[in-house]
Amino acid sequence: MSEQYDINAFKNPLFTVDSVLFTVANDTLKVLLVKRANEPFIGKWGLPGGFVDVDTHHDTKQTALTKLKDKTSVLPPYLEQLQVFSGATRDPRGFSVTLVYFALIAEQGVSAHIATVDDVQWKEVNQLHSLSMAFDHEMIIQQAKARLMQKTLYSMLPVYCLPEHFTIGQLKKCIEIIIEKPIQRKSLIRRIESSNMFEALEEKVKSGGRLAQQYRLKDGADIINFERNFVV
Amino acid sequence: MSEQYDINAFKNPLFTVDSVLFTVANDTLKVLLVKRANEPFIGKWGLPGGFVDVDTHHDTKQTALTKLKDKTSVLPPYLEQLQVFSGATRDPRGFSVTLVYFALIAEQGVSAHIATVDDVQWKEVNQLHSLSMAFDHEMIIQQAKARLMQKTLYSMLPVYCLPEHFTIGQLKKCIEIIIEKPIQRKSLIRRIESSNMFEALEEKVKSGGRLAQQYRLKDGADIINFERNFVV
DNA sequence: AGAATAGTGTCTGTCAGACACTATAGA
DNA sequence: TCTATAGTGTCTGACAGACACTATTCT
Repeated sequence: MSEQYDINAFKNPLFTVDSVLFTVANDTLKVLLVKRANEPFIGKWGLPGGFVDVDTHHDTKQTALTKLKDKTSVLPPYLEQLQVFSGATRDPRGFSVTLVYFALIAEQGVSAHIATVDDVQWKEVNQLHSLSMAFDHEMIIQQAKARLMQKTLYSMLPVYCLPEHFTIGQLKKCIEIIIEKPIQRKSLIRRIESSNMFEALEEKVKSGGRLAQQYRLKDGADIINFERNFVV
Repeated sequence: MSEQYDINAFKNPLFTVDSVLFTVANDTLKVLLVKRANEPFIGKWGLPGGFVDVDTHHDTKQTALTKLKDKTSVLPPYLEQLQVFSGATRDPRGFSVTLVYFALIAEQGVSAHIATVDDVQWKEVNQLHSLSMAFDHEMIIQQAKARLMQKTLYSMLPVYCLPEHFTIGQLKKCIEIIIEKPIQRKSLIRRIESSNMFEALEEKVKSGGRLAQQYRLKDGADIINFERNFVV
């Protein structure tokens, strides 16, 4: 039986926690990248993350949030596990295991902060290939994007890429950027109403035409899953 | 920056790989458990798994499969990542990270093997509470069950709990045991036909009434996801 | 014949797509 | 008035649920 009490009986794999933080800005899907200050892949762009501090962190989620806060100065409103990526050859230092989280945030609060540093940037997800990224991080981001696209077909997840107050037009555009296809405004309205997740605000807002109704996620509202996908 | 080249600069968390292997037998959902031979929780039932062997394993999937093969003598036809469970207090030895896989198999081949040993058994998922299991493994199994139930609403995953050749009646029963609700036979037939994943076999088989058509997964067929859930 | 299971035909209900139509703000 | 965007009304289409009906096998 392989589970020994002696904690050092086995060579442990290298374990890290990384995050794929997405936002939607300038009509494109963007991901937060960090220029690596250490080997391996020093100077290349990679995902924000690092080692668990086993003395102060409660769990790996805290690790992910801590590393993201280091880079952005704020905590993302949505964070879930994506997947573990592992292998004997994906890190030159040896067998490595990376737990990847997948997070969403509105661009507004973050961009002010990262404008002050030069090792953290939003990069367009569809333009990563020209970057030659660290490790297998480009592949990881593509997997995260696929998950985001899929979830967007049956949930309102993209609201976390918008400011707290948003209009149907903004949400529609955000969804269309993520799934790379147009949806019917009417279908979105039906979902907003039937989900019961949102509340309409008093004030309406300018939009280039008729004033638009603003909405916000109700306090404590869960993201519900619809039983059908958008089928565009 | 926290990523140092020196592999020993940080205390690594304890990293293990465990699997939740489900099957459907005797009209209930069962999970494969192992009686622990070592501390901690020696003598308690827990999930099959253990440490990665970084010198011989290619990745963590191989770790999961190797440990399962040790216990069952066969490889499960379906295996996917469930989730990582981590924390400073879930293992008395210190901060631990467990990558949990979620697997399905037909009972037939496994039971012959595990009948010869007394530290591996199928246990009913709905009866685990009386066992007082190791670690947080009972909670992990409930999460895996929830994922299996959810996926069963929009995919044909439960075919992996059946032998290679199966009838619609068997699949229907298997699905109903997993989701704990009846479904319409007609709805299942529509899915079998529209998915194009299965082929009808020549020979029909006795079933207590009219002979039943047998099906099998086509070679290399992917499990497709339907765009609507069963809505029972 | 009767019970049991397999399989079909077909109507209803729900919700997404499509798209015309109305409403309202700014230039 | 013209354009742009917001929002409504309503028809169609896809597919799940419901359930009656037929088919086939065994006792």
